[in-house]
Formats: sequence, structure tokens, C-alpha cells
Amino acid sequence: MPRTRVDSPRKKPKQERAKDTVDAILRAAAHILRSHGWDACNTNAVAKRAGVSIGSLYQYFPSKEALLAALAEEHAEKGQQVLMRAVTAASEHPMSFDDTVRHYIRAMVALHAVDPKLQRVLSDQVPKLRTGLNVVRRVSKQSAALVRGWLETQRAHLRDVDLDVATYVLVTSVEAVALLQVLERPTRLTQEVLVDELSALVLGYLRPR
Amino acid sequence: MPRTRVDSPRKKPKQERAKDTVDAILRAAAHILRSHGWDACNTNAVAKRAGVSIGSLYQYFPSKEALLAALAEEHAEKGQQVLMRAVTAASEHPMSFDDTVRHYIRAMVALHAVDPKLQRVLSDQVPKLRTGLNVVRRVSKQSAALVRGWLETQRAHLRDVDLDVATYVLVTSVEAVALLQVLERPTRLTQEVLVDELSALVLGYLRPR
DNA sequence: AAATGATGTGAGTAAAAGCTCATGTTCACA
DNA sequence: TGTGAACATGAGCTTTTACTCACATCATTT
Repeated sequence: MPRTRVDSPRKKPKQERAKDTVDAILRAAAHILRSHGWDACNTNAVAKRAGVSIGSLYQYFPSKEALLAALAEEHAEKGQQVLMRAVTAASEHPMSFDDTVRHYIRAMVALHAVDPKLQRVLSDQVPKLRTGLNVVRRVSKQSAALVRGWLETQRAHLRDVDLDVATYVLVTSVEAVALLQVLERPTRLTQEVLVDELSALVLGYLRPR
Repeated sequence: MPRTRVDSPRKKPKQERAKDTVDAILRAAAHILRSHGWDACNTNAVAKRAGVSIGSLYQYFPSKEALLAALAEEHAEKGQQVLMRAVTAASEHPMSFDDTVRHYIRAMVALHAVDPKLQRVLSDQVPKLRTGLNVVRRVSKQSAALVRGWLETQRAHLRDVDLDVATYVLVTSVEAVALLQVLERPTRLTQEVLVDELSALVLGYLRPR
């Protein structure tokens, strides 16, 4: 593997056909990640699948890393939108503590059910992209902040617990269990069951004895 | 990256100095994984760090994959020993339901505190080793079976729950949270706190309302 | 229509990394 | 002390892959 770059911005597409090119490249990268995994996702293969020349790819992405980072950001932003919709829905229809938890967990499970293969590959491999504080990291920080903020308002329903610690424990375990949807799992572990179990996990953890 | 092999067994070391060589190679691979990660762990670097020639490495490991699989197996076996010690300790000193949970969780947290960097790299990357049903997979199956078996004996203390599903949820979330020890985390999340929180998580999940 | 810039091409370069093999060295044992 | 087996060496082969560049084509402006 030769050196990889990371730096130096590249052209932004200005014409319509250039936008199509960029999109074809991102679609192709996503497809290869899903179907053949991270290691198979090399720039030549992406260009070929996208039906463009390797040169075109490097017109818009300065490096392989930048391409994958862009894809990860796109994916993360879609995820954030799903979450934000869940937040506004929750604020418009006030519910009980328990129902609110279920509501958010349902959103998380749904989030990981969209393109789960890609989700898995990205969450496995994105950490090693040395692209500084990127959108992905920002989104997960925001999610954590969201959880923490909500916990703060619900202190009355909670056992005595350090909110930072609780946020970490919750975010981590919910994420890990929701990601299970991609792997081999007991057949009975449907999406609905997953929502039930994660709710039980979270509520049991937060509830005073 | 050229073709990788996977197949064809290689010599077993018979003399003492050959055992030293093999060990040096494994130590070197572990060190590089810890300090520079999976991608930096190439066979040439391993051989160099081990102070042996690349040829020697290939005398004992038919491929890079075989080397890393061997390392993973070694690590997994150490882990299994820790767990088995916890099991026998628990059977020798009968405890309450809650204390038993804490006891196992303490063992899990301790397990992940031993060489946590290596632990993290291996659990991130081992899934993609196409080495069939290997020791690693066997160990995690065994652990799950252990948990499931124990849950079965404790039905009386449990809410009504599908044991397969519960096992999955517990194993996954405990593993994920225990792995947090390696990443950036709130400073207050010490090992002791981790044991407390994971116990709360597990007990809250299993306890009838 | 000429000029200018945006977009597209793909053969080719260079470096990294897995792995081989011809050859040399050490050890066990007669 | 000689002989064969085990062990060790490292230059170099080969494939893979990130990336460049000289050039061609398309779009827009004047």
C-alpha cells in the first residue's frame, strides 16, 4: 500500500454531470463496502463499478481516505436526521418516561436497520480514519449530549447515578445491541423483540430499585 | 497486497531455540498490534521487531493470517482461563444472585483490563479472519453457553424472558461496555465504577419488576 | 467561433507487503 | 568427526493498489 494523502481539497463539482459522477462514485463505494467489505473497497474497484475513470475519482476526492470519510459523513448525517425527527416527534407528543425511552429506542433500532451492512462496516472501520473531528464524531457527540440532556430533565425518575457515566453505558450498550441485527442471531430476535429488550435494559438500569 | 494463503501447515518447532523464535514472533506481532494497530502489523515488520528473518517467520506460519489467528487463539485461551477460574470460584463459594452477577462482571471487566489495547484490536479485526470455526469463536460460544446455563438455573430470580435472547443482549452489552476501558471515557469511569454500573445494567434487566 | 474553464480518460508509476528459495548455520546422534 | 535434520537468513519476486499526468472532450462565456 503506497502512502495515502488525507490533505489538499479538491474541486467541487459545478456542472450537473459532475454531480452525477461524484454520486456514482459514492454509490459504488457504498455498494462495494456492503457486498465485499472494507478491504475490497479500493479506489480502482470503486471507479470501475461507478463506470468512471480512476482519474475522475481523484478529481473530487484527494485520497481514498477522503472518499470513505465523505461516505461516512453522508451516512452519519442521514442517521442524525432520523434521530432529530424522533426528538421533535417526542417533544410534540409528550409521553410517560417509559414510553419516551421506548420511542427513542425504536428510533435507534430503526436507524440501524437502514442499510445495516454498510452501518456495520462503517462503525467498525471509521474510527481508524484519522480525519480530525469529523461529522461522524460530531454526530455521536451530539447524540450523547442529547441523551445526557434528557436524563438531566428526568432526574426525578432516575436512581442516583452519575449522568456522564450513565450516558456512556447507555449509548454504548444500545449501539452494540442494535448492531446485532446484522450478525447471526437467534431467530426470535426480531426488531420488535429487540425494542422490547433494549427498553427493558435501559429502564432497568435507570429505574430506582 | 498479494494473495494470502491460509492453507498448508508448517513445521512445528522441535528444538528449544525454535520455540524461542516462534515466541519472539508472537510477542512482536502483539506489540505491533498494540502500538501501531492492525494495518501496521505486516509480516516484514513483525519479523524485524522479533529480530528474526522473514524466512523464519514463514517456517512456522504459513501466512500472515495464520500468524494473527494463532495470536488471537493464544489470547482467547488466556481469557477462557480467567473465566473458568471465576466459574470455579463461584461454585466453591455459593453466593446470592446479585453477588454472583457482580462476581462474573468483575471477572469480565478484569478480563478486558488485561492488555486492553490488544484486546480491542483483536476483537475488532478477528471477525474478518476467514479461519473457520476457530478457538476464538469456540470460546465466545462457550461463554454464551455458560451464561445461558447459569440463567437457566436462576429462573426463579428472573423476569419472564427468552433465555437465548437474554443471553445475546447481556453478552453483547457487557462486552461492549467493558471494552470502553480502552477508549476515551469520562474520568470517573474507573474499573470499580464500571463493575457497579454493569451490575446495575444486568440486574435491572433480569429482575422482575 | 474562439477562448476559457470544467470535466473526463486510462496507461503508467511507485511503493508497500506477502511470500519463496537458494544457501548457510547449528544441533543431535552415530 | 561426520552426516543428516532442523533451523535461520535475506535478497528479491510478484501482486496489489493509491495516485499522477499528459491529453481529450464537453460546456459556457464573450
